[in-house]
Amino acid sequence: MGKIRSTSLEEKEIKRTMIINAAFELLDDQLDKLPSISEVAKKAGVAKGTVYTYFETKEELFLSVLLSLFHEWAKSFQFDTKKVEHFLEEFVDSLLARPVLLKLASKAPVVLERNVSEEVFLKYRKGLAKLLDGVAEVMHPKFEVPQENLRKKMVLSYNVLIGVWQNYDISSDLKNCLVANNLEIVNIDFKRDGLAILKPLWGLS
Amino acid sequence: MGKIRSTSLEEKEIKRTMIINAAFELLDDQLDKLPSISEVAKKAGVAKGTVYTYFETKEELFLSVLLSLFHEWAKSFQFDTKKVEHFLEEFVDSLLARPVLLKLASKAPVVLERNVSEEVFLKYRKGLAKLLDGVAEVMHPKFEVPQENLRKKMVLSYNVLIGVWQNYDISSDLKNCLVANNLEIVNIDFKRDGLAILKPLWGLS
Amino acid sequence: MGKIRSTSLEEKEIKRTMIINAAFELLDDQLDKLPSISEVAKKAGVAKGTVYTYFETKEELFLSVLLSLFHEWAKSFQFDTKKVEHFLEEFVDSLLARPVLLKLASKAPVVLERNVSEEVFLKYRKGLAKLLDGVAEVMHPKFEVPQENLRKKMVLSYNVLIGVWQNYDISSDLKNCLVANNLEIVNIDFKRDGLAILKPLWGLS
Amino acid sequence: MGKIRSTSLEEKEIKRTMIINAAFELLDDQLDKLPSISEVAKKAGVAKGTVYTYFETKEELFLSVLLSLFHEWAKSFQFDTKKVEHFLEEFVDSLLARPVLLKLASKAPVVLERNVSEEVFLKYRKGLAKLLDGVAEVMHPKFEVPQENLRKKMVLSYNVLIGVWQNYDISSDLKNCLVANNLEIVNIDFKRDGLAILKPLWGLS
DNA sequence: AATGAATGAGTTTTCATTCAT
DNA sequence: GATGAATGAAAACTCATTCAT
Repeated sequence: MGKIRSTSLEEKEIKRTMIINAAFELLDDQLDKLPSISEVAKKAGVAKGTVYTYFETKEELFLSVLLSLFHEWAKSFQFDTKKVEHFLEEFVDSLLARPVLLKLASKAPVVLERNVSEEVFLKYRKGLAKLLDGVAEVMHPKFEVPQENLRKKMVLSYNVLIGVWQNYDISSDLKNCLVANNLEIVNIDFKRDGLAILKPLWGLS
Repeated sequence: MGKIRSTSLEEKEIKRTMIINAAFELLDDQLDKLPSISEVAKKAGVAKGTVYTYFETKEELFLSVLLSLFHEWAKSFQFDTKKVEHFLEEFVDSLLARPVLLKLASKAPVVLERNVSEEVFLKYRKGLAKLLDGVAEVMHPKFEVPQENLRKKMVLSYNVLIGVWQNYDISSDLKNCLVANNLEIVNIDFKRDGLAILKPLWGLS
Repeated sequence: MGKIRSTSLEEKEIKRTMIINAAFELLDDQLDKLPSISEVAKKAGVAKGTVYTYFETKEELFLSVLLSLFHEWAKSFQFDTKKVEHFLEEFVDSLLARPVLLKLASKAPVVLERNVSEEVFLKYRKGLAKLLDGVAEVMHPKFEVPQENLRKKMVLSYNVLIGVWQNYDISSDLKNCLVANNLEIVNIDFKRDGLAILKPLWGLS
Repeated sequence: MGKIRSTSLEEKEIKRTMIINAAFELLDDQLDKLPSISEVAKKAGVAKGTVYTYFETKEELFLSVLLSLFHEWAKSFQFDTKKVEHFLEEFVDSLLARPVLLKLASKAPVVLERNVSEEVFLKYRKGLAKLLDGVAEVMHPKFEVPQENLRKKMVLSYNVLIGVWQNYDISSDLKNCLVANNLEIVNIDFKRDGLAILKPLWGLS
């Protein structure tokens, strides 16, 4: 119960990160529902009110979690291929490995961006744009494609994968149920179907 | 106050439809939130409990609304073109004209399919599959493409548009905010960007 | 935990009254703070949600308590004097004997009437008006004063006593403190000071 | 960021006044709710903790605001009439022109005096007594009335006006609602009704 | 003296669902 | 079949106050 005060900017940043991490872990445990602020505070070892000194609203907290996942994702990117095909695979795989990111990202426009100041909204969207731009910047010389072109494709691809994820992310019970009932056609596979859409978009057969 | 009993199957079907219509109208009025069962019952002129004799859960009700919208959508389709391009435009336009459908459809896997029996889940997915299949069946001779091929493309296209919709459906205030901040790149336009993805998928340049 | 359903209008009225009584008792125990809905529900032996099927908001509940106190007050009135002086004494004494009424009445315009529908607001004010009017109607022949005149005096007198109560209703510790510090002048006595204002208003020396 | 220490007594008094003024302005903007200490601190340009070095509790702060309003009110008084009637009008008008004073004064016994030390309570009541006494002292030779008599009348009049204010201070919407529903009788007018009570109290017809 | 991070109790209201009538 | 009274979990957010720095 001892209060630890974060006086310096640095310390505050650390505590902020602690809260974000706590939220992430909770999300990772139970993907289908945003944890309550109470749970997050408990996990982070702070009082409920403290969460609100670092984040305006619940939504801002989770948008911040998402932003931090975006940063981590960006850093993880390998930029060592000249083949678009490999690049797309990495794109898909790296997202598939980050279900929390996909989950939050698909909630972002519908849920998270609602109860948030314009400032926070912009911060998030700028982060997203910068991330996609960053990739475009590195890859365009390799692919010998105009950068602007690539930026747009990055954005579209991102949107595609969010959409595909929606329908992919159902319980394995329900997946089996689809197969058992001859409904393979509406049983989405994230990688297979994601690539099936992205490849033609990127000019691959 | 007066209780009207629906004894015949026909009468029951009518009452069921009344409830679905009431739910649709409420949704149309206020897109950003599922109406409560209370509101639906009131609008339909029945008691809350009655809704539960026709629908297992709230989720089943809205999945049924969605299914009914799918049926209406399917019927509205004009199948009088041989050009894929026209077809895709119709696809996109017809969805854009049905925001309630898009809204519910994007909620379906994440929210609606959760609290529902396997039976209801299957009924919904079968309806969706049948609808997409139906289109595929009519179009494949016109496009001179194997039907199986077309079915798959329909499913993928549907997923794409759901994804694009997610990011398109934000308040006009926020859209303006994006433009004002030079973030046009992450400002999605449903038709433009939807077609930009669908066209290559369907083999158009 | 057993649920008892109040189906008939009569039964509902009884349950409504039970909740009002529970709220009154809580108020009587602790005058300085409105009890929470949780407490009221517990005391009344119903679930929290049940309170909200009988009252729109917390404010409506307490306005209803007040209205019920007004009714009881009105009924308690003895109208057997022809002397204004006696009448005023009864007026003052009967209020002094009803601290919960005074407390709620002084909260009414400032707190209770805020979060309430116009309908509920009117119901309360009509009840108050009717009560004061009722007294005026009975007394005007006795006092040989025009009724309209009397009605107005009733309203003014009521306002006076609410004001006097405000300053009278402090803890006895604080009262002693005033006396000990030679501040008798701002130490209000409800009956003495109330009558000192009312008497001239009603034409007594 | 920069901390400015108020070492001398004078400097402290200035800072204290700054906080009181900030609280007043906030109150003037939004009469229906006491501003939070956070808001006051922000407006005064000091830290939250600083407010607590000048005032024991929130209640003391607002009691101090009230006291300062009383002082200003007393100073504003014109003592240039020998007619009680004029004096009463000035009394009523000067209060009507000070809604923040009336608001706080009516909150004083019920809310503000609660969470406050005896010392602060006394300071406030003494201030109030002195103010009313001051007026009595100046006026009694003019009115040719014993001073003690006048003091008492001042106190009673003050209480009356606080009571009248309670019921007068409702939104104009609700006022209109009363008129529209033939409830003019319970629609209080501060000046008219205040004077109707004060005049007989002061021996005017 | 001044700061502002941390606390955590406290409360209204909503609403899906049940089930006695 | 229809009703609607009853349930009670659930949760975000506020804010006066403290106290380490």
